Amino acid sequence: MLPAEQLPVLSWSEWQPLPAPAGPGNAEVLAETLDGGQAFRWNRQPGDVWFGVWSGCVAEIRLTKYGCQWRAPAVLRVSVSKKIIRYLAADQDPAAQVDRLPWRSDAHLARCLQAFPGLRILRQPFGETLLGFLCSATKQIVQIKQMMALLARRHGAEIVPGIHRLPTWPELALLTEAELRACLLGFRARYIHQTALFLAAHPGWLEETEGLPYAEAKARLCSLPGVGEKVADCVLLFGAGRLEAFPVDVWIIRTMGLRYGLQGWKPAQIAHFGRTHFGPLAGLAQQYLFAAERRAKKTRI
DNA sequence: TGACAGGGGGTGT
DNA sequence: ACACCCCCTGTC
Repeated sequence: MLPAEQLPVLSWSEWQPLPAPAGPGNAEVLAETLDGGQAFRWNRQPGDVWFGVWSGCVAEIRLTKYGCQWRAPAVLRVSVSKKIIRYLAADQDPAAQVDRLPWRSDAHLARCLQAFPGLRILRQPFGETLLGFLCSATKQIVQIKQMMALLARRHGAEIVPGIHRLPTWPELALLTEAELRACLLGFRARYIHQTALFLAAHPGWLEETEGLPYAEAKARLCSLPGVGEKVADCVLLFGAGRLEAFPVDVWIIRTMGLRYGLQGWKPAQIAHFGRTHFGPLAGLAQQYLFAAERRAKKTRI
């Protein structure tokens, strides 16, 4: 990612309040929302300002004592203002959703909800979310962000001077596997290349998938090379607003083992337990458990 | 400051 | 169960 001082000077709009029912309660929650594994194109600038890019949008976000604020490059102000609410799921009422989780009968969940007030699930562009999580296998956030940054800089259209969007799937289909490998993708390059060719051969397939019921959408995603259950659930949760999706990764396996006594359970068993125990908003619960477990690991608890 | 293991938010066979 | 691919991180 380009350091701020190397970015061409941009003319920014004024800071605008984000009309959110209940925004991130503190800086850590904002960081966890934007840079906690849902999205891979947000970077912290000096002064706790977050700089991010999604589809054709560029924005900065900060937390003040008056609440969450955003601004965009002046030329993008109108288009970003129309899209940022949906992207940040600020049109949802997270407090009401959280209240529907079984925290009354689950003390650990209650602690996690309290520990990250205002944490929310983003509503990212579907195609970009698929790309990001196709890159995520056995990679940590910082490495995935490097891949995304390289893909954007080398193969994505320039939105404003010096800032590029990610390549779209039709654009990815024009790249060779070698060009993808050069973006640090490793064995993931083949998955992305083959997925791009498939999508190019099936126009509308991705858009149709986004609109299907959860189970059908997940099955279709899982038919793509490099997409298994975990990746499919992440794409549906973070890129399609399907809060029933319950991605089971090593962090959730760890949490369910440590906090719920499910040591030795297989991922499919944990997925079943999670859907049953947490209900139709299991994915929201998952994000709180995930954030809490990452914090626990950082502080060696 | 630099080399060297070790391991990594998963999928496919 | 293990390969896939190779970058990051911690450590010496």
